[in-house]
Amino acid sequence: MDPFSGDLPAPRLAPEADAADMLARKLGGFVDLDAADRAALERVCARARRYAGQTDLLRQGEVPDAAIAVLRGFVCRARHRPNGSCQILAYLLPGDICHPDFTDPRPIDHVVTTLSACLVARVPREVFLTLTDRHPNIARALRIARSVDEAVAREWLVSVGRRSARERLAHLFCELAVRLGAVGLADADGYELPLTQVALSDTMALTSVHVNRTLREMRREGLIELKGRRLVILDAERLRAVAEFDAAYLRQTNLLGRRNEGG
Amino acid sequence: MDPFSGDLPAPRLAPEADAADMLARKLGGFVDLDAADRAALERVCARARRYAGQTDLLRQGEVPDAAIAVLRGFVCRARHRPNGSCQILAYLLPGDICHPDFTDPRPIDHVVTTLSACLVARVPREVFLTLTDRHPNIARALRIARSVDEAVAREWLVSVGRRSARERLAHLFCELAVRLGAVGLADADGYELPLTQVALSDTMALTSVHVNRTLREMRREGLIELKGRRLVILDAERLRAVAEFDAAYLRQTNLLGRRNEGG
DNA sequence: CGCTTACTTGACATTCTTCAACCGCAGTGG
DNA sequence: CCACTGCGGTTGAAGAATGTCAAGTAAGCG
Repeated sequence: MDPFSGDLPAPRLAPEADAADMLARKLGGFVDLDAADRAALERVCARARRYAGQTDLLRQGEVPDAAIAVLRGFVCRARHRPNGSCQILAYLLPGDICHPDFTDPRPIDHVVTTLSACLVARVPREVFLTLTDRHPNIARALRIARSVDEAVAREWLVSVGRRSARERLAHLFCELAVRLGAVGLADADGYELPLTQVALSDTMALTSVHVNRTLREMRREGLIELKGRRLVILDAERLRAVAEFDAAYLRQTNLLGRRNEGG
Repeated sequence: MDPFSGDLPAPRLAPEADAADMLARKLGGFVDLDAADRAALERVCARARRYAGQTDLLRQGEVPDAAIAVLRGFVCRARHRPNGSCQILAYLLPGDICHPDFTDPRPIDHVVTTLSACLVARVPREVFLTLTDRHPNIARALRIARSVDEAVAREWLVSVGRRSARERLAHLFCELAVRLGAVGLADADGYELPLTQVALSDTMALTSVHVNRTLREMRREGLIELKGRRLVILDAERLRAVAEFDAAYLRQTNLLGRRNEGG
């Protein structure tokens, strides 16, 4: 039994499952969506396009004129420093929507980049505003999602600031287990993690060399295994203990809604 | 000329100035506020209460039922780890308002604590919702303020993750110069900084010993001086260069509104 | 099959932490 | 008035975690 999913079994879905309902899966974890909400979200997904890894979706200094909905693959917000070092600021996973406050005219201070091959829907400002205007459930879910994103960012700051390399990676792997599990992209064993060690190091503020050594150590301890592009969690309980991980900050509040999704 | 204030001279106001218009000063930097907006904000301030340093305003696990407006002193969001270490997640400065999304029922994952003696107004949920409902300018300003808070958090993640101790402190001092300047609490020389070295270390993820040594070094270089509870910026240009500081992410977009405030 | 990218490992360097001691000052109570 | 106490700051010596540099291996891909 996957110890990250709380009381409910995660819906077992192949990663290749149709990406069109990713948004509904994610937002449905926060609020009850009706048929019209779901249909509207699927219409948004019809705009989806494929992008290769390492593709900029938003560049620094741009004033964004569209929301970005991720349907497949890993996207990130990142900051590049003049000296070449890079800090990843957030992951946008399938189901996540990057929606700037369109009333704020300031250009963004970071880039939004694909970390792997992705399926992404750009939702023009007007379409997005219409969507949230006509679908208060969706608007409310997006507000909650934003709070969760902020909580994740706080957790990353704690990790980068105060946790050891081992703890950081363990915490990140726990976080991803829950977030991916919430949209059906994780199973009891682990999940697809299409990230290079360099990306992991830019995320948790380490060097790729040190990430490599730390992963080796964690593998040796029987905590995890990361090969190919799949993370296998060998001892979830211990991993969670190492990370001091408490999923409360990520918890889907609308468990009922998720249960109904299967039927 | 204070190089942090951009084109406009910062309003020179004594720190003892009446705290009642702090909210208007801060929010007026984002949008134009009319007389009714300002009056409503001052009414909120009438609730203000004094708190000693190291006082918890919100405890971890609570579901907040009030917004928190800071009128004087430094407040922070912080996370305490089981092992005793602590990471400060954000500063709430005079004019800042901590307003949870009241539709989100999850308990908060961190504490909100005063770092110094403070003047703080708690604004009950209903009062707050009425305020934003009746004053769309204020609601819009709060949305922008939240985006700025997120940008600050991103910047802290970059600092903690990728900048050296010197760079971190330099960047923090630059950030505070701009944020405090925006509400009239900084002058060309520097500003009141009522923080211990321990608080600085918990902010920038260092030890207080290392903060001490780094400050000594920065003093020796003629960058800054921190004594009593006042930070003196000796060489703003160089400080900014050390920090790679670009104030764009903090910029008050409503410069016109700020200029009018003086008259 | 050769190229490129990611991963792996070793030796060494550096930044920052830990531990411990001491100073100075402000408040406090006898 | 003065000893006592506690907190914040300061400094030194030693150590641990992580970074840097460099080289080599494995694996995917045209």
